[in-house]
Amino acid sequence: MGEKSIQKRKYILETARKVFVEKGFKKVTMKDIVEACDISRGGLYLYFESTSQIFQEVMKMETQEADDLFSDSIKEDATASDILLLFLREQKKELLRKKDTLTQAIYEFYFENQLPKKENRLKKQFDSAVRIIEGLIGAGVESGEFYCEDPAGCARNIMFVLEGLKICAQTIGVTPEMVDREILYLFKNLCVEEE
Amino acid sequence: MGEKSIQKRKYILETARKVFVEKGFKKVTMKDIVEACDISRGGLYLYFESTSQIFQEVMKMETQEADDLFSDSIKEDATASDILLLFLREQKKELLRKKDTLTQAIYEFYFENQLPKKENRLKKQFDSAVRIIEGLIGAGVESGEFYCEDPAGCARNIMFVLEGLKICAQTIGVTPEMVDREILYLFKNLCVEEE
DNA sequence: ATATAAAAATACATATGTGTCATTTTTGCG
DNA sequence: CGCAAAAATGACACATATGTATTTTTATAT
Repeated sequence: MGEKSIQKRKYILETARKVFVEKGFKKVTMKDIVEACDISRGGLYLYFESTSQIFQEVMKMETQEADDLFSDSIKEDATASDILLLFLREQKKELLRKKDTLTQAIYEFYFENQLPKKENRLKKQFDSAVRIIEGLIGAGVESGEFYCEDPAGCARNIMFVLEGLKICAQTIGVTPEMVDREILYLFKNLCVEEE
Repeated sequence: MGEKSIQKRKYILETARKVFVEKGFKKVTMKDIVEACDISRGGLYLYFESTSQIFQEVMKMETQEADDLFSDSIKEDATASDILLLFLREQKKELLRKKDTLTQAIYEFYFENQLPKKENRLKKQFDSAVRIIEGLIGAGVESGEFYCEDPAGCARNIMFVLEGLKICAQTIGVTPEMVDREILYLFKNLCVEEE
């Protein structure tokens, strides 16, 4: 496959992403993608064989970009609470950006495909985030910024709250205020009480 | 519409429920329901006009049964922490009962239909649960069982965690141990510290 | 028993989707 | 330029879904 084909592949994936953002996963057909890309039926089948395959490649693309989630903030000599707050704020931004996310499509995809743990990208990301947050809380406790008896439990709790907010954002809707209060609540619970 | 028709209507809804449990929402067709009910195409259209309509009626049926969620436990003269624990245990049971729930279908339905607040059953249920939990926590604080400065925030937090667990159960999978720990964590945070 | 209306089944017209394949177009290179 | 390989096209055969119009069955009152 030549350089040009690689370009076209990428173009298709980027265009398909928009379609998935728009329509979720289950409703998207090869036809939809063909039309969005303005190519021919046969042309698409030359590159991909199903919406499922395309979606998985789109997710792969997406993940590669998102993998350095914390890396920027961790590099600097910021405090644990700085980093955690930054992370929570990032999550908030993501949460409120209802349009232009694959969230819905990703959920739908995983509803349909109960992948084994090893292939479950979502699970890997969740677990990795929990571990990072746990480390962060641990560091914060060390430095006296946080008080927490169970960093692992707390980290999981934070992630479940974020997941809860995410699904609520997609179904019942959440306001920026709701997200703010929730994030503040999470953070406040960690901080050493001033009283 | 005669008594017989009412019976048949009910039969269709109950059978359709099974189909939705099995396949979620988006994938279900009128044909699927026709076949599950072992009736004819035209026959089904005599009673319902779309899968969307059928699903909404199934949800209505479901909600009517679930509406007295707390009522049983509240009647008795149990303590706040008793009631809260009972509720959390109920939720746990529900969470682990992966098969035979409409959870997935409900999410899918709401992905597709961004209903206005007033018609959003899910939102109503969420808000109502938050209010009940808030009251419960308030009562627990009064009676000295709980310590909590922000019952409303805490109640919302509990609900977001439960939603997070629910979506995780459908996508990345949760073990009974995970749910247990999470529930314990929620509860422990509320209880007056013994130290 | 039979006429009648209600209920149910079937067949049909239409629409949309899939995957393939013979054909055409484009591209790169001697 | 000219031609072989690569890329792309669009029509085809097939499958599945929808909603309706017509026919058949069933139940009931006389």
